[in-house]
Amino acid sequence: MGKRGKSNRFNVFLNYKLWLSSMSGDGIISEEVYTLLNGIRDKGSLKAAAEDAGISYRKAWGDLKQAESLLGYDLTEKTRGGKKGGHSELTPAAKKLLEAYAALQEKLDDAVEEAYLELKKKMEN
Amino acid sequence: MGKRGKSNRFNVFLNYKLWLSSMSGDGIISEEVYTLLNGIRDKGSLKAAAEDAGISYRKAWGDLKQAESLLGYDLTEKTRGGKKGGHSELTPAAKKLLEAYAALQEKLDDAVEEAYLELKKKMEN
DNA sequence: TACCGATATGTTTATCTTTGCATAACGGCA
DNA sequence: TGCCGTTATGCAAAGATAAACATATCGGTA
Repeated sequence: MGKRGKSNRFNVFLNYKLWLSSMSGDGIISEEVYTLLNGIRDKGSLKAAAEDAGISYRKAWGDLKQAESLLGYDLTEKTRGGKKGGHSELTPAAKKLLEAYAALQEKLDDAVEEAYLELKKKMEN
Repeated sequence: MGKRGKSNRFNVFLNYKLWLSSMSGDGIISEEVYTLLNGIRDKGSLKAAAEDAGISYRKAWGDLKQAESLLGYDLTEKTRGGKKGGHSELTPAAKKLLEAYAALQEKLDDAVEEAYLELKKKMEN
């Protein structure tokens, strides 16, 4: 290794979190909701989606409800009873949101990675 | 207004939060620390910086300590006693970090703004 | 019609975070 | 030397957040 060794390595990671909120900033749609929606699409059930996401059904249900109320339209269509006890599925609006959000995330992941490298470079000089 | 009115306005804001962490993700340097450092630079005191930031001195002190331990070097030089009771100031490393972080934030603010507009456009179609 | 499993929702517990309080050390200055 | 205001730090109290628990509802199916 070079003259200055590795003593000034910047061994820290840059993380970020995204969320959508009302203008007043109270109600939010976190990445968790995005995860839940993906789970519902795959499993057809909010219960299963919550388990996959590692959160309680109670919270998953509340988060989803809040997200829908914030957007002003439904993200899921849910039924109770029936053959399998009930099920949930995404509305077209939710599918659109998932797509748009995925694109956004990819773009921001790149931007953050780039910004991180620049920060690191500056800090290691 | 046009034929389709404003019924599908996407009236939600995109927010984000940044932080630096160890690889294991435990210790963190949040934007709050960045704010504290700015306050210390301006006021010369952690106490004043904490008040300006609207958090307790206890927390400010703990956060700062954690940040320093995570980075492995000091961000502040602090003295007790003396004419004004004591004071704190930034180390050169902290000044460098502040500069780098400010640039990073500006860059990411732009990226987020841009991503938000794209998301909005997609959701309003 | 009784049962099953998922949605729906209020209530209580537990966990995590932040504040608040107490106390000590420090070093100029009156 | 006693006072002041700030740093330094442990510990208890308060607040916020999530999990757990308890029911109720619903609609196929055995």
